[in-house]
Amino acid sequence: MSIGTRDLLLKEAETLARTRGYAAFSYADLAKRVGIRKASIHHHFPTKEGLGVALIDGYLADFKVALAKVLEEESSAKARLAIYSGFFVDSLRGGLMPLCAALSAEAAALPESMRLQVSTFFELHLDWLSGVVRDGIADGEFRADLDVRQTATMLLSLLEGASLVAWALKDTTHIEATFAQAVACLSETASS
Amino acid sequence: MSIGTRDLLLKEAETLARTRGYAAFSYADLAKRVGIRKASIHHHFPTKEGLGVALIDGYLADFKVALAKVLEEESSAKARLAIYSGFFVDSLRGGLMPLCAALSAEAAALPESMRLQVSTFFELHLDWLSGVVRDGIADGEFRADLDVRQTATMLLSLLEGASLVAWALKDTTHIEATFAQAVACLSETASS
DNA sequence: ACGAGCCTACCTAGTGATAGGTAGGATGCG
DNA sequence: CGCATCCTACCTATCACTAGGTAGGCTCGT
Repeated sequence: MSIGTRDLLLKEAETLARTRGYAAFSYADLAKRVGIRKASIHHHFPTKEGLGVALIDGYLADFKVALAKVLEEESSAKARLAIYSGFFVDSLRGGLMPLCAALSAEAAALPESMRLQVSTFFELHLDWLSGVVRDGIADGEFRADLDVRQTATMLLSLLEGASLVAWALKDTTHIEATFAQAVACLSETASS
Repeated sequence: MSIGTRDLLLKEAETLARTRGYAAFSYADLAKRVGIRKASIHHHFPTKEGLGVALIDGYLADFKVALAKVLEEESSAKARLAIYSGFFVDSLRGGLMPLCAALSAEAAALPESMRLQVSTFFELHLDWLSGVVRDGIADGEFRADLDVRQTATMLLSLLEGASLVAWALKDTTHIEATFAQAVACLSETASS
């Protein structure tokens, strides 16, 4: 069985969604990529919405694991954020947008269930980032006057947005430095 | 004539593209909103790609005018950036994503001509922001050690990304503060 | 008379989804 | 064991519907 058709479908659907968006890929596209007939997809995923939901579920679960691992392996806030930004940069270099950036751009046309998951995804990231920032402040790595949640929002927004811009301009060489600049700001002493 | 069907089509197409994305709105949707038949749209815009191009053209032209006006009316870099961020926040409160954020999310499925325009749009903004940052440094408003282009990229990315996240979470109350925090960073003295 | 603007009616090529069938492996039972 | 039954995974063929686009005709202001 090795990989399994279902997983293959999810994997290919993910790359399609992360390059074209959800509305702009079809069961026909997916079937061609995986090498089965269109109707056979319905055996694994009766509806496209179901496929979409499973897609985000997997993406979210993978991220949860990865984020937990970062907390485990790195104790410095700056190092944690560097690895975090690496997730975005790596997949972007592989030609993939962040899934939830792609999806939230067409949120109004998305099934309710998927919209909800996108929110959940962002909340998860904001919570994780908030934790990292909080610890960073406690350790003295970051300035004490930072609003934790606001800083987390800034970091997430910056990475999502930078992915978008870099993707459109086909230039992935400057993201890391851009993000690093923002992180550096967090550790400087306020002038006022 | 008052407004003109063509302009009405462009206006409604814009709101559709900025909520659903380009792929996920149809001539049928557009026709219903404007109150004419589907086929009549083809009189004004023979192809959807043509409509898309005209759409971005108008959006880009409007922004060009608005950005020039900001330079004219405000001389402080911080004030200029505040108004700039206001453009994003205002349209977001009106329920609209930044057009090019929505479009670049589905870039791989976009006609080449539109993809090119999206790049042009981002370049325009980066150039404008670079100018503002440069002036801000020259005036002593911002730190002298800033990389101008990199800072411009950061500001643009932050606003595009923040729009995305705020849109997905349906929470537009914190963007201004988030952006202001980033701008504040630019004027503080470096610790190292 | 002419053309801009809009219409009805239609086209082809898709869309996601369904019906019904086939091949092969697992399971249960006398 | 043999045999029936079920299940998974895929197939072909088709559904109703929508996509963007076309052809040709009506109406109205100039």
